[in-house]
Amino acid sequence: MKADPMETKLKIAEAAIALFTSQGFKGTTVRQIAKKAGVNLALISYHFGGKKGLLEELITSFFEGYIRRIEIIYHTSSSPTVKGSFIEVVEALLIYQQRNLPLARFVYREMTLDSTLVRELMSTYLIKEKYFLQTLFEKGMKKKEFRRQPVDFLSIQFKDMMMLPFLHPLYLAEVYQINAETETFIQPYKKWMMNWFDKCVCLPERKNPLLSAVQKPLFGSIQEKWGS
Amino acid sequence: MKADPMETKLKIAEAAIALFTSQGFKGTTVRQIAKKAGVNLALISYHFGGKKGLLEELITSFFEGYIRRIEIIYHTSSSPTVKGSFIEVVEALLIYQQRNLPLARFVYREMTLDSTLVRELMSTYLIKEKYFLQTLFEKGMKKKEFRRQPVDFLSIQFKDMMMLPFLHPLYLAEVYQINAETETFIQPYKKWMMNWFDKCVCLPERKNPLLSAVQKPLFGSIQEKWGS
DNA sequence: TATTTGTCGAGCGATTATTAAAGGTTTATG
DNA sequence: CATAAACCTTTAATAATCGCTCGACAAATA
Repeated sequence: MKADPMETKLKIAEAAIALFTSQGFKGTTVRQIAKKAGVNLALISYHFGGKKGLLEELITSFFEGYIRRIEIIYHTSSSPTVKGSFIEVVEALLIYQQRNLPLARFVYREMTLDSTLVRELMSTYLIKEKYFLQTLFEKGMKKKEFRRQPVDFLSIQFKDMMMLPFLHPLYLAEVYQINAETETFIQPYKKWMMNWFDKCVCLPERKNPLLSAVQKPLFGSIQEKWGS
Repeated sequence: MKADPMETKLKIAEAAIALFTSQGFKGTTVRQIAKKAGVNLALISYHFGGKKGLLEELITSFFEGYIRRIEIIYHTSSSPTVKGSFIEVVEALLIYQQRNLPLARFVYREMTLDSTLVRELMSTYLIKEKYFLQTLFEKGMKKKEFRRQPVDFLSIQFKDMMMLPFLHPLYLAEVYQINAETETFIQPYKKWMMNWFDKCVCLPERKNPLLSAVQKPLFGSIQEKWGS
């Protein structure tokens, strides 16, 4: 009897993700993967070129999808404001990570190790991510949408907040009874993130004429420049 | 020849921390530890009761020191404001984690796994940490020092920001050329954290009479209530 | 001297990832 | 429909490595 090859490969990948996530890569044996996937042991080496190849394929596919989602928004966002683009990024990445929660968790954990693989992944994907985020932040600052401030810590914290619930789901569950897997999680967390965004990234809004009056001298001098 | 037993134990611990940090617990062998420490293999079992015992002793000692530092400030802080207590906590924990950077890094990574040990550590130490943080936040809200808001995400984010540079030092170094080990790191990062604290935790200050005037109607109506 | 404590080398038993060889199944081609 | 090629699966075996323990020996302690 012969099963669908893609199905076999998928079953192996799914079993591996589940085991890597809870036990770590080194803490998982190919026998466990084969047993959980219900396939023969040797198929792992056959399909993925060994345990290491399986790991690399999983991580790479995760980052490919991750970066692509940022890239698409970066190039095709129709939002008039930079903040709007950020909202799109937050939404897309939260959904992507939640849909691949176990994968995300073990990828992020593996990225805290020292290895040539990790360094390669950083220079391939995370450098790109940094570029997209920082460029967006700088664009918002130039448009006077965001407060002027160094972008390093800003994008680091942004990325960290995006990563938090998916790297520490067990902590959230055990200590705070917050389940990052449920669909009801995304909305409040997104709200929380955008609250941070408004307060720490954006310039304070000046709806109230009294408030804007306070800062008017500054803008006045700039507008004079434009007028000349 | 017989060396000082404590020195041997320390050498093993130091070697283990370094190796666990870069390769992970499961990715490190007792032979590597013994070789790096320059001691015999059997001494690891002799002093720590095996590889697992070594792990548990390292993690426990880290959390003991971690919690103690919060606890001391919580019970003896002489600061008149709650924000002042938070500043003390931030300072103490940043220094503690930096001084034990490799240990912190591998402890935090290990805490993302599923194991009975991890669950025990969470219910022993992280529940306590949650209690201290949330109580402080609530105290600040009652004193009208902090803005009223749910404390869950607040303390989660606070803890996460405290943890960030020590869980991802390689990421900071490779992608941002930020070295979390240097002494010059703590100050700007602390500043960054307190900036977040002011904007997202504290109530907005009302030094400017024009600014406070804007919000007066709201407070006026409340004061009327009090007056009646 | 007798006992405890620290150190060491050797090696045990179990488990690891991987592969080679061979048989089975599907698919493409004539 | 037959045949060949490509693909999938299994069994069995391999070499390497794992954590750990044993007994001998040395040094400190009593």
